[in-house]
Amino acid sequence: MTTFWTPPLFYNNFAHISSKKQTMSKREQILQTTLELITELGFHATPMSLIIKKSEVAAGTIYHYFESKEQLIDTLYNEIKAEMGKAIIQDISEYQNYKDKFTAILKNLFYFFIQNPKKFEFIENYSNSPLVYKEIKAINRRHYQEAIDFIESGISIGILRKMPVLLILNLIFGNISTLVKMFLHEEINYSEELLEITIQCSWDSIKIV
Amino acid sequence: MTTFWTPPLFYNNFAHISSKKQTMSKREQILQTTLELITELGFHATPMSLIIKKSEVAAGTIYHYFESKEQLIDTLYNEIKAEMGKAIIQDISEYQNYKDKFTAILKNLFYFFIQNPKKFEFIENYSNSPLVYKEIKAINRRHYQEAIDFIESGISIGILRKMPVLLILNLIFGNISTLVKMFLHEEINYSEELLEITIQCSWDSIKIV
Amino acid sequence: MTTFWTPPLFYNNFAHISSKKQTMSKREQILQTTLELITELGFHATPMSLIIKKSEVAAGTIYHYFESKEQLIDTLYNEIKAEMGKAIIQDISEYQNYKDKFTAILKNLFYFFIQNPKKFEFIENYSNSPLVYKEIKAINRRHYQEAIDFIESGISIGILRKMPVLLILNLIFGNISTLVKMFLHEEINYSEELLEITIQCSWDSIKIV
Amino acid sequence: MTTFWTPPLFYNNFAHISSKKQTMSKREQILQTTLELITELGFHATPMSLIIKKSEVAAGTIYHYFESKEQLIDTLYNEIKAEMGKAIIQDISEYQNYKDKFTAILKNLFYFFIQNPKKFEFIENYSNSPLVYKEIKAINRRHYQEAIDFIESGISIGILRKMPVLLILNLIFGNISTLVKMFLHEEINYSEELLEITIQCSWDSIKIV
DNA sequence: GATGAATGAGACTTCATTCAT
DNA sequence: TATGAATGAAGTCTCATTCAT
Repeated sequence: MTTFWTPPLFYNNFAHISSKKQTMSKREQILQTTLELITELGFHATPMSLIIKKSEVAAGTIYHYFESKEQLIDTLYNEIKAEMGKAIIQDISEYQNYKDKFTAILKNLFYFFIQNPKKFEFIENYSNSPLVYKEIKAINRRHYQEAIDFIESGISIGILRKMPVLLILNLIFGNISTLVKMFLHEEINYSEELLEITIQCSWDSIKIV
Repeated sequence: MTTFWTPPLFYNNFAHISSKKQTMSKREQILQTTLELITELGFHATPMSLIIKKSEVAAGTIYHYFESKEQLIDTLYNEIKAEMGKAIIQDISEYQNYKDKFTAILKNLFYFFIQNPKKFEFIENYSNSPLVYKEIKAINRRHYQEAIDFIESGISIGILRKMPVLLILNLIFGNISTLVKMFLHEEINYSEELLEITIQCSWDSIKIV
Repeated sequence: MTTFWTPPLFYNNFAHISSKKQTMSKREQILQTTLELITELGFHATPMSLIIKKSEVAAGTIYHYFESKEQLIDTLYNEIKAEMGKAIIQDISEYQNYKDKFTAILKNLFYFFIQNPKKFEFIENYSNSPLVYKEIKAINRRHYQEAIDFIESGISIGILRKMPVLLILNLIFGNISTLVKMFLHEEINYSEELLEITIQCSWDSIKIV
Repeated sequence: MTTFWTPPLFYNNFAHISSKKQTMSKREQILQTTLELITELGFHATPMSLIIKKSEVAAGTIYHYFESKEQLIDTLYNEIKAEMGKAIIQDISEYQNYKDKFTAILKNLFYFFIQNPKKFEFIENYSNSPLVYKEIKAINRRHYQEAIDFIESGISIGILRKMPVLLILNLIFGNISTLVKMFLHEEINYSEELLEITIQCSWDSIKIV
């Protein structure tokens, strides 16, 4: 198994304050609480009144920062997606070899999810939901431009199979999601080895022999 | 491209009657309408009042057949999962060769989704949702026993990589889901060739060289 | 303490069948179940659907015997009041002495309540309720004509205080109700002696010295 | 007839404002309206929608102050019972003679009921109802501690019959209730003389000769 | 007589949002 | 910025009753 890679410590814009809500800005308190409640209870079982109570803010305060409940969810979705986009490409310039870079990206993605399970669940549940508007999804695609370029170059230099770039990206990111979901739902026991295997599966599925 | 396979015409317990709601039982009308509305609008934007109006039944009638809105969703989920389980293994006994069988299963899955896009979306959105209880998911696993056995045999006879069976199943089913999603959301143009390619990717990702 | 009196075994038009609902007529089943549910849960927490289920009859059957839920309650009230009227004067012709007769009537009333606690509670709760119409109450007064006459004669022969007959009747019947209520709600421990005392109190309150 | 006693003007926490709802707090408006409607129509015929309309508040406002319809009723019951407890012992310290004190208490009770007929009816109908929980009734007993002590002292100094204190209290309070009920339901014509007689009956029923 | 699926008005309650302070 | 009492449309669900069988 390769050892060239060490999991980066992703910054977590909420984690450092989750213990001391007092030091959070009201806006951050609201976003953090919303993420927690929505992933635990689902959208329709998370009334604003509950967000208000758990955030320890007044009803009016939420509407000072966010236009509506929907816009609050959209904002949360956007911020997480942006954060995820940054996480994916972290430190990949360190690797010259194409497959090493490929591996690094998938590991970045994996560890971002594992270290932010609530963000993972939120994205899983809302990416395909009618709650998140198409335009918002389109905007978010720009966060993945570097990953798209990376796959495209792999195809043009003859390392990867000739097939739609976005399909490749979705397949391999989907594989990581599948693995993370099984870990988090405890359908298989966590092990770094399974991550290595899954990355190898992903590589084998798109590389040219 | 292989030609040994032709897409089966999956029975669709709702489709043949969607034009003539009069011949449906009240219970079927309600389930069918719920599926349509929930995939279009999402759970929380689909009030019972709307289901009632579109089903052309009285409010009380829904509660004659289903205990609550949640239980209605659960029932829908269960019925679709059972149907999907049957669809997956349809006619696979016709194939002797392991890879042909593998291909047939994935095609069965693909065409079930393509021919029942609303069921696909419903499952995508609710499989990970807090709305569908864990126990219900566990019960549904039995519908996939044959597929599980098939993968297990592939590992034991040395055709497939040694790794957790459920992980393999989720990876390759996930790949088909990814493809279907992109087709349905028109992120790539529909073509049978892309199905063949995706199945090849899936095979390459788990086969032993 | 006087021993001239023994508690009569009041007939109970429901009791003899409560063990074998099969031998009850549907009408009786419904009345019996209604009494049980209404005293236990109250009117507004006893839906027809529950009466239907516990009576083991069909929804339509209730409406074959009773015009509406209100009319069902009224019927129950009337039947119990009539039964109570009969119970009160049972065997009182055996006694010649005025006070003995007085005692017998109050004991009849007491034992009817003690032996039919649900009927007691039902009457307690519905006698003053807007649910039971005034006209119905007026009609029921005829069941107590004999008791009224008895009090009236007591006044005219100079044994009882000169005051409105109905007031006397309500005071002494109220005293028995008070005692029964405390027994049934376990606010004091049951004893025949307390009955004797309460009857003595009642007598002392209206007799002329 | 004794003339040492004049009916006190009981404060009425609602009466002085019933003409000017504007000056009531929303909470008081709701309680006042609920009392009026519930005594007139009964619990099950008094929907929240009617309370809302007559209180001139929004639906949500009721649920800002009260958890549920049941809790609203309980609150009303508690407040009236507390008020009644205070009313009963009003000015009784002015009387030294035991029987005068006894008379004063019963008159206090009588006039509280006569001046607050809706509160009387409400208590009559809900005291034994399954709607009012036992615990709540137990809590309310403390409002009558002074009356209980008074009866107890009467027994220990040999003025009153030796029998359970609570039984005595319930008997004599029950007598007053009986009288009030007959006045309010116009079953006998109102007269102060009948009050005097009834109090005399009550006294004769428990005094030692 | 008896059944029970079906009805639909209306019950209680919630919830996103506002606005005077 | 921040508050929280107040709003009222809309939500889920109940329930007395009907009627074809």
